[in-house]
Amino acid sequence: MSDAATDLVIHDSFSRTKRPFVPITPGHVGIYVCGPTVYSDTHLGHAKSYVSFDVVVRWLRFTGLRVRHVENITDVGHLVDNSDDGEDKLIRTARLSEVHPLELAEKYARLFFSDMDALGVVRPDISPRATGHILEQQALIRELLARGHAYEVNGSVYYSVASFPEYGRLSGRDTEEGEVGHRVAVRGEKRDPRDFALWKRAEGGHILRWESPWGSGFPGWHIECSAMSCRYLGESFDIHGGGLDNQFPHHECEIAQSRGAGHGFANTWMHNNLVTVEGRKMSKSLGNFTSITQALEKNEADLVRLWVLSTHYRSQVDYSVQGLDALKGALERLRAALRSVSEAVTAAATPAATTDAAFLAEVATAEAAFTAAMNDDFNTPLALGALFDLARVLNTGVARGGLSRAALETGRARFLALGGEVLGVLDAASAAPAGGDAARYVDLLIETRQRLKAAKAFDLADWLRKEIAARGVVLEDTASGPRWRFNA
RNA sequence: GGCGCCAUAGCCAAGCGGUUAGGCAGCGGAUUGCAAAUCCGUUAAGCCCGGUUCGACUCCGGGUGGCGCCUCCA
Repeated sequence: MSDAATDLVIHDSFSRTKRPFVPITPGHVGIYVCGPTVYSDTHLGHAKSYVSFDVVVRWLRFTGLRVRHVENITDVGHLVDNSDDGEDKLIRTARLSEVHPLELAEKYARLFFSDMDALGVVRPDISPRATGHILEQQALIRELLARGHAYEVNGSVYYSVASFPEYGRLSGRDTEEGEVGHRVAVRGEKRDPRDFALWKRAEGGHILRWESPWGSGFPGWHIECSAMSCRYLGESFDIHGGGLDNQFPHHECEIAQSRGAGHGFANTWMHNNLVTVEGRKMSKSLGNFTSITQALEKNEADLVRLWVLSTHYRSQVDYSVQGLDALKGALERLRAALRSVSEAVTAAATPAATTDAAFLAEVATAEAAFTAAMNDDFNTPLALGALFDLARVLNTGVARGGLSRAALETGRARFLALGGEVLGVLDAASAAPAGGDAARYVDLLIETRQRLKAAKAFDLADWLRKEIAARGVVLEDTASGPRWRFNA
């Protein structure tokens, strides 16, 4: 093992095995994640994919690696269907609403970023747009023509799949003897039905078009990712990620293009599984399509993240009311522990205590379990188990008392590092006391109840607690006095 | 039709050839004026049929069931 070796093991979709992760350049990671085609609302599938890869990137950075995360914005639409009639999704949608295709792309790109921000997804370092990289795409196409992997017909350029024997290996399919013309309409221009477009001739009304050596046209579905990953990460880079639904044909074509051009391309392929809603595939036709905006109206962002991370990224995750409800309790448990330890830090005695060592050892054990889980192909469900173990360690330590401020602060910091910095489901603000205009009135009600208790007027005190609870205020009496918060 | 994934307790979800996953829910106890939160204990599992093994939830084979991809989709 070279000195570039890490403790991390990643499941590589291409070899279908878990392999030790060894960065090409020690200490650095280049990762390319397939971004969205910006032509409609962001949905739960995006949430699953981009929260998953967000945690991948966060973990890589947490372990000390320097990461460059590139994620494209596809603003040249993919073809609407396989009949190659040349109309792409962006143009079709734009024509229907009578706006320029790039107006539409801009609108949905902004929505994508705002939704991802709301989910706490750290923005990619570079978000290259397909329309901004036409020259790079043309250059790659020229290279493929020169190497005999592509051919031009009537102003369009197609990739010759027969020239690349590895085609189909990523997705595990044998394309040698596909049923010609059954599911895939054969267009006269293609020499082989498996061939796919690198460059398309623009027909009369096509708005998005660029001049090229082959005439006026626009790039094919897949070439942008090959061109842009190369530009920003180099001919060979560490990780390529994306949704399982992109494995074929998109990623298969990317491999054919990049390797056909002589590039090493991605060392490791990661594919996240898909989202179901109430047990069924999420799709517009089934009517269970859920946008991120809709999901965030009903659930806090932390809860949506927890939902994604409670299942392994390579497993399907089901979005259901029942499932989300169960996670609310789990999230509250984590927050309660954070609040509890945060208050204890403030109240704790400063000098080192004899019980510190045992406490810190338990903290370290939980963190080690967390680390082992994440290093095993980003096993977030298992890591969450360790995080809950850590919550228990903190709760127990606080309840027993006698710990030094430094020890408690360490426990709190490790908890926030794992649950916050790495998983993004916890933050210091969620442990902060409730504020806002209503807070001082609530404080008054709490103080009133304290006085009723002091006067042994327990029936009135209980009544008051019930009343404010009905108005969304959760009240807890602790050893150090009452604590309250608004119920989310 | 081709390819792939999964079947774990009431629900969600991991690891592991023999040793407590974890969360939600339930039950008992501690604590509390009563609660809440917390802690301790506890209930509860491995779709079916074979095989390998001293021993299988964990490996192999065969069933059955569910899901997904194969068409734009994360």
